[in-house]
Amino acid sequence: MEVSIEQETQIEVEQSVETLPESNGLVEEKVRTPCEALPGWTRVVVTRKRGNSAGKSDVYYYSPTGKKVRSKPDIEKMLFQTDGEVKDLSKFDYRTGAFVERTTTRKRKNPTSNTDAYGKDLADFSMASAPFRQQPKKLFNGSVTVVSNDLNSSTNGLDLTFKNVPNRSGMGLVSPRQIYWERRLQNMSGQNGLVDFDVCCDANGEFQSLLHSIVKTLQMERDLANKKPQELEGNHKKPTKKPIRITKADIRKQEKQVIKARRELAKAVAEYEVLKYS
Amino acid sequence: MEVSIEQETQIEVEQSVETLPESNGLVEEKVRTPCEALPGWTRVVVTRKRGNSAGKSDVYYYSPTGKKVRSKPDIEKMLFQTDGEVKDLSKFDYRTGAFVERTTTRKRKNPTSNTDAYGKDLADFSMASAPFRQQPKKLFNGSVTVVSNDLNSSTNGLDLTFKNVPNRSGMGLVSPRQIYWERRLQNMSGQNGLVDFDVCCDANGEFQSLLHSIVKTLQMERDLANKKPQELEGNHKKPTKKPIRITKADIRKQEKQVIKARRELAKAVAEYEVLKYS
DNA sequence: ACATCCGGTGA
DNA sequence: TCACTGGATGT
Repeated sequence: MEVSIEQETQIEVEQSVETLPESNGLVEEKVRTPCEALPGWTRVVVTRKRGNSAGKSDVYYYSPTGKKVRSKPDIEKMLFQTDGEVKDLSKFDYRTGAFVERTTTRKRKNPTSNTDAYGKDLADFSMASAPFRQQPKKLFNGSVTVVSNDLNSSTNGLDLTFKNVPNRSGMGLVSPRQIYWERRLQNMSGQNGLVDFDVCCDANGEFQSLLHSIVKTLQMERDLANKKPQELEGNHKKPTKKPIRITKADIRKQEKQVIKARRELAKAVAEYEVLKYS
Repeated sequence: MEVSIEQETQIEVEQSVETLPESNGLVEEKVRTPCEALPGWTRVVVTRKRGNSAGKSDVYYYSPTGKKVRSKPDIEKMLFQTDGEVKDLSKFDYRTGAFVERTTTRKRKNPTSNTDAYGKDLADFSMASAPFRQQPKKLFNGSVTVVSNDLNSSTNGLDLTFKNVPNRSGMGLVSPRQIYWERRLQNMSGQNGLVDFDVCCDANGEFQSLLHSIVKTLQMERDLANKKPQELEGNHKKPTKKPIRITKADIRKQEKQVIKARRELAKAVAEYEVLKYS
């Protein structure tokens, strides 16, 4: 097989391909054979021809990069190490293709003014209030039905068209992307966003509280479930989980807090009114 | 660079190297670049051209064997795994170049005098009463309470304890498997239905029940939704699910609230502006 | 909000 | 099969 390679970016496997000495009777040997068990690796068997150990055979391996290896420990090193360091992909940055610098995760000295308080909230996963994040489709497989007599109203499903978003190459092209908030904010009405719960405060306060509790609980449990075992440090046995108990008292307590908050808000608004006309 | 290769065993990396169109400004992309950090690996950056995510860029890697890889976890797998098994060179026979056979720990036909009863226990994972093997999270996230006095009713087909599981060489060995349910079921009446709801009995019983029912149901539905089709053996169609019904009226109600809220916000903002400059 | 990962899809 | 995108999920 004759192959010409023009790419400089070609990894240099060929450099280590030895041109074999003329064949002897044992042509079978000395041939690089792919090693089934180690994808990318090849191996060659060589028989010693002279000396005390004549007749004995040695096996050499060639790594995917073409490096010759003479022993199992060497293979091991090649497999698990890069530059003497044991391979630890946790420090490998996929996007840049390099291992991360020794970023001494230094904390900022001034954890002061957060101009990005909003982003920070997001970083907190904003799980506080009802299901904000869009739910996975699967959850709604055929289980959401919109009962409608009004056949005129068009948008039953998600309107995924449109969007003028400048792309990353800086060109002001029309290129929609995965945009969550934009979508949320553009059509708040009658669509996904509102399929959630109506967290308004009215006479049904109690029921609302209940709903919210449920939602919250499910969210938390889901997150827990997604955590891997190792991450659940110290909990080798499952923590005892009791069924949720919410007493009337609890609810009342919550309500009181809400009421209080409302009152304060009202006060603030009132003061604002005063200010406005003064 | 021109190189001739004579070995057939040469791995074909070159075949997948694309010849590039003449360079534009963005030569960086679509070029297979050797990844410094991972000897033998190359990487390429591709920018999405259409769709919602246009402008976003993806990075793909190519393993030393030329296999395309799309994520860090994938790289990890390639680096450390062979055939789904984590690489364990202790079982790699250097001379033959293969992994040692799966020494089929076949049981003696006459499990008579057990000098190794202890070992057998271990093989059965008999951690007797002690903390069971960690349970799959999702199933037990919630509170599962069994309400039953009937210990007689037999295990309903879920006894997986000893199964004829053919191993890879095709021989049907009897090997202990999943002793989980057995254990569960021994202490249960085995009714699936009982894995359901925990009916709390107290003054608030009704309320508790309601609450818990809702939560549990939601959990189950969620879990069901997460299962892949194949896992739903026998249940090719999902169990009857009552669709959530949302009427136009509901939507309109929601809309009104949003609109109202928006109007008020706009008003407030406007007034604020005025105030600010007055 | 944005990064990452991986399933789905169509050629 | 494979390039490419959608969109679920992590952070």
